[in-house]
Amino acid sequence: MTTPATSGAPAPGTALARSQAARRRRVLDAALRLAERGGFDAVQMRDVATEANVALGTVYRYFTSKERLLLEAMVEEIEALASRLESRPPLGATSAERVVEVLSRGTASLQRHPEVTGAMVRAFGAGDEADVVRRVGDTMTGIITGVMHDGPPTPRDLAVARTLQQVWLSSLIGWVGGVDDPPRVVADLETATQLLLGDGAIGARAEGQR
Amino acid sequence: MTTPATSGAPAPGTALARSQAARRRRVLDAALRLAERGGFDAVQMRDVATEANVALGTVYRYFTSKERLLLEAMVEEIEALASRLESRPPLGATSAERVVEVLSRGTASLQRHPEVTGAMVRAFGAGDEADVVRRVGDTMTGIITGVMHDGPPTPRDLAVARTLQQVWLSSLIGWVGGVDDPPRVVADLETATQLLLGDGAIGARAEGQR
DNA sequence: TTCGGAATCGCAACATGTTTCACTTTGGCG
DNA sequence: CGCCAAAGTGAAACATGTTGCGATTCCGAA
Repeated sequence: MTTPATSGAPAPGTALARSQAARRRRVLDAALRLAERGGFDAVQMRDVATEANVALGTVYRYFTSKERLLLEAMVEEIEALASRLESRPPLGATSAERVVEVLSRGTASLQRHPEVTGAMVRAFGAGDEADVVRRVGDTMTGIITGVMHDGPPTPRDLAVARTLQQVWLSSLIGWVGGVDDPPRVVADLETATQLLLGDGAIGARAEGQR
Repeated sequence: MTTPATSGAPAPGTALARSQAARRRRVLDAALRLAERGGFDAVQMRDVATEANVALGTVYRYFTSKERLLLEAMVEEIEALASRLESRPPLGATSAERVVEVLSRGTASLQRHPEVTGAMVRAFGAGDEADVVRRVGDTMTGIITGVMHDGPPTPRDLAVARTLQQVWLSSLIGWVGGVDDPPRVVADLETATQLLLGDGAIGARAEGQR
């Protein structure tokens, strides 16, 4: 057994480790390349293996399922986004503006490769893989709290961020499912942000009392 | 072709129509029965066909894919919930209380058959089927606005309801994906509701995150 | 350099969603 | 009543994710 990609790391500097890392990368890249044109269905495990110059069994040694493979790719994508945001932070004046900018940039970045994103989001549906899914959510939540204001986030910040992250996920799903178009996604994100930490703006304070 | 379940309805009172409706129902019931114990994977199209006393091809005549079959079942579920809510409306004093009650009741009702819900939510991931997915979302949004207050919903109400519906969907996905447990789902829904139409008292909802 | 075990490889076999096709039944209609 | 197109049937064929396994290669320790 010994899932090489996760647990039994064989000494971090050895040739083995390096060759394994390279293999893993090749597989991931192959999957991305295939997803890029053709989406979920085009990512066929046999093709991934071939394209990565690896045996089918090896693909499954690194990624226990097709869904997992795509989800791990998505994690990379999101983490790349996170680091990009770190080096070039949003400059909105208000908390709401910055959050919207972050969400938009993230969404736009994903929308640039619709098929890839579609494939990944589709993988969300499958049960299992809880840990990877959690990582995506947590990373996104972290990104959001990170731009709300400086200093550590308050409990309320966390709650807001989590809610926004949930809206974000739903929007993404709606988008790749063909239910909503990109403008709608952005609009939804703006609306939710306004509602949740609206610095004024948004319509009347019409509390639906009664 | 002529998808019998959708378009070419053959005169609404005829024997044909009745026999078709019955067949469709048998298939739907079979799917539910199988999902009930075993979830998504247990709903195997061959078994559905057998269990419904119908040929495999016939199943596909009524439902173009496994996902669609499950999604249509989910629509029924949600609509049943809607009508139940109509006959026995929530009695919370504030808008927020009523919304939380509705969301909780809905979630609880779905959680009573985890495998079924899991199967359905899993079907969400698949692209296509946009129309069915939309119907689920719209119905849920309608349910929410319905209990906010009397009179027609304001634009703001609609925005809030839509956002809540998105949070609800994300929560459901998190739940069936094993990322969040039921209490967490309820907590998230309460938090979001409070944040969105909090009748004050948002206070330190110190959610134990991570 | 040599050796043992882990990692890969190739490839066949499975499982299950989906499609196809020739044949039979059925219900509405002239 | 008798005909016909549509609906349904049964069974086989495909497509693709996943698994199993013997043969081979590679790495690192002795």
